[in-house]
Amino acid sequence: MEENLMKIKKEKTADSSSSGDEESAAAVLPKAGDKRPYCENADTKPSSPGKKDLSSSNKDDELESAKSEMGEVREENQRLKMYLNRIMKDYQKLQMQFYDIVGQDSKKSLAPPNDEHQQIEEEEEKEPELVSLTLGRFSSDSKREDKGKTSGSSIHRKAEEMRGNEGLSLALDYKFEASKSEVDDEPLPNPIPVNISQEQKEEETWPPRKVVKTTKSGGDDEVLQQNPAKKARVCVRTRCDTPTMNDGCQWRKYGQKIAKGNPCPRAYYRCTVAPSCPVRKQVQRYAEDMSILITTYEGTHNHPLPMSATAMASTTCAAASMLLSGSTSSAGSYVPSSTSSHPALHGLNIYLSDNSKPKFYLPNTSLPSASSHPTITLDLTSTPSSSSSSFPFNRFSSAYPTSSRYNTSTSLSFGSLESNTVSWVNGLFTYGGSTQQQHPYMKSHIGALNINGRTPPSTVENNIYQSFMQKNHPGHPQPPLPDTVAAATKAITKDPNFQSALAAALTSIISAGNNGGGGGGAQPGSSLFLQPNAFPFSAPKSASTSPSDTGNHSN
DNA sequence: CGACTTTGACCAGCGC
DNA sequence: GCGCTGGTCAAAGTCG
Repeated sequence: MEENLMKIKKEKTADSSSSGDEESAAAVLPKAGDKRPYCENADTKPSSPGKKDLSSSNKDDELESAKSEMGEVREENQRLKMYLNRIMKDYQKLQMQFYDIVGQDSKKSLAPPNDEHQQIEEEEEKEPELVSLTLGRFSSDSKREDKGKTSGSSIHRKAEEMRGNEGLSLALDYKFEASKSEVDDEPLPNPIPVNISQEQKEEETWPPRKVVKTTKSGGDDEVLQQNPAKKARVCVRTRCDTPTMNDGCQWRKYGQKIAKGNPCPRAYYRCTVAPSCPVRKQVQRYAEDMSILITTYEGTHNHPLPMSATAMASTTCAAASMLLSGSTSSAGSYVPSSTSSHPALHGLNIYLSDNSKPKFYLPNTSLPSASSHPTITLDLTSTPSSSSSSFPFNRFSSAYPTSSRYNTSTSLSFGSLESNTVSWVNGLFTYGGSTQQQHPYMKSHIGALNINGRTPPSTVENNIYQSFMQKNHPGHPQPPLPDTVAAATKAITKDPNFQSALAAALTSIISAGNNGGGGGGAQPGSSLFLQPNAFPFSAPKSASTSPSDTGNHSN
């Protein structure tokens, strides 16, 4: 009896494991902007085999033409080099200006919310331009800069170069008019390279860097089906006093373990809304700060969800989609998910490629092994120094597993959560007291965001950029103006524009990804407001509560 | 009695 | 191959 069961088990696992690798051999897309073929042509042109009867004059002509061609190419290379240098200088300048502006805004950020909203709206009117919401990592390989020499006249081209070559970028590029062609569109680049070093992520204990393939029901996961071996995970870190945060879904605990390096047990839950739902979640306290609850979601709901659960489901699914849309891209290419994987995104582009070599990894002190799952982390915890921030998101990071033990991660930082009420409105966090009236600004803008794939103006870009700077340069020998950065963080995290942008992105993704019955419930092009308590982190429902903190299950 | 939690056992992946 | 570790299973216990 038991042997039979074991046989069945093994067959199941064999099936699930064998069904996944077919997608991995995707066609390699041509790299955009790769200029080397041009040179190669010039190099290979002189060789014309099998033409011995050519007259010497013909040969000379050929030689001359080849030489002239090479000369042209050299000149072109020189021009491009100069151009690249100029762009870099401009970029530096803009960066400095950005710091200045953000520093000023941080002073204004002490103003009451109403003024803030007004201010934001004014800014939006002033800057009806494209916004890039970029979450990504890129190769810092300097060779790429040479490779990135194109005749383009904008930083964006460079960004595309970087995306196309080897970086992992997770970008939500906003275009004011999403009707432009997807190839020649010019989402403002800002593909800030993200190289998170160990010391930058000192608080990262979750997600585990080594997570073996878990679910045997991976075939149910429609969204993630493309690459079951790399099931994306969404890690949510919150300050929560309760054993588990209430995400509106119904969970059943099926296991608990003591993970290495963390005295707090890790609890395993699976969704019980539908019997076949593949969604799992893991809940664990952060070892160094027990008030921080780390919840990791895996999989996509294959059933309708209660309204209160759609928020988190949308978030996780969207984040997973973002990761996986990139993960399914082949090496050396990038997939603009907005057009390929998530048509509903329109102007929102998600770039993801995992073909880069790992440039950094999660310094997971308590979980030393490498994760086999791409992971996005939503850090909703607060840092005491930024307590004045009124925006709940503190960090949004993605950790992407690579072939080695190194992980890559990018992050967006959001503000403080603490004891404030946080709600999730159609993939949109609201924050503060009663959320029904919390962010009229956001409410009035979400619809447009969802419909058009629009995000508010360039503050989004600034936000991302800021968080990148925050994340990527703490260990830098010369951190970019720490005070300014801190002030900028405050200012940026107060900006609901970013919420809206992120919400729009996630909502759009989930709308596209969940059309086949996902957990989102968000409709493309429509604005759906959830109940204000859709995302309370403080009061878990009965089904999802578990005294996981006191558990002692171990092996 | 059904749903859920607890918990020891088991399995698979990975590093050495 | 072995040990470690994360993840899952499933029987037993608990609760409403």
